[in-house]
Amino acid sequence: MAAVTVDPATRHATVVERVLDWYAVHARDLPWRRPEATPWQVVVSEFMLQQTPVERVREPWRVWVERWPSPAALAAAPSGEAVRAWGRLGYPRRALRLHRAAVAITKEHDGQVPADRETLLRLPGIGAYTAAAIASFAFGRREVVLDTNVRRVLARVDGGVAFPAASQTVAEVAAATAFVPDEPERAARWAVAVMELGALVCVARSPRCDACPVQDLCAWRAAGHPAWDGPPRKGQSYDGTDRQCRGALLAVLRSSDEPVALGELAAAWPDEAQRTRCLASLVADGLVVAPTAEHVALPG
DNA sequence: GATGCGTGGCT
DNA sequence: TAGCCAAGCAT
Repeated sequence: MAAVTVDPATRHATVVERVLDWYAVHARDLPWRRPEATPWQVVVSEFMLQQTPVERVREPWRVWVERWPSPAALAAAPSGEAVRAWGRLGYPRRALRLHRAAVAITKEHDGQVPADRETLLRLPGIGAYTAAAIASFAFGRREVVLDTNVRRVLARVDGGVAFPAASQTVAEVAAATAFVPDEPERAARWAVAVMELGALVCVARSPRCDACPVQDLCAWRAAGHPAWDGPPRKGQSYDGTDRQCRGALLAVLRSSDEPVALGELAAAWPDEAQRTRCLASLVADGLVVAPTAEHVALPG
């Protein structure tokens, strides 16, 4: 097999070349990827895409960036409006963090989204992945953009296993870095392209290996697609959890333009002990305020 | 490092 | 059907 006898650098370059060619043909047309997309629009997309599928983000993103076209515009709005506009995207603390990031960008960065990964990392709601993604997608920087899609693709193509480890290791980052082209513009295209491959072809459940541009270079395929033999991935339960309760309570507040009487919340979640606990946690998070002893609302 | 945090589509 | 999974972050 020629593929296994070539040197690693050539192999990496071949994988990159193939994935870039595939992306040029198969990339989805996502508005935040268009050339005219602003850094702020990229920031909004990245917050919304944290743990939320692309197709559910499209419409809320469109409405959001039209309403708040700059960090300053969002910073000037009440945080509760950000939470309301978040709608049913899930994990509403992200809306609050995005609002806080907008305030920080407005106050500390002259209203301009920072281009530097280290600076981005200091903003609320921006971790290692999002900082690298914004620097790469919005500013064309050379970054190691390692999200769940890329981790899975590299686990298979490079590592020969079905899934990446639960937690990211130094070795994994080093392995990913070896694929990143030197030239920033090409590196940025690689980042978005390999992520797209993971989202459309090298998916978690039923990968479409026959449509994969690097199927002949894939270590997992060469090994016969061995099943995942690592520790079972922890499934997230939901029914009856505080997360479901918080979601139900917040849904009531989003739908009301006025403070809601505590009694009204009982209809949304009958279990009083859990309701009280979750309401307190929502207040602690800053997602809810209590204007009177008997009423709650989204923050003004 | 493990856990908590929403929501909905897919198999 | 009942999990599994989705461009993670903060604590």
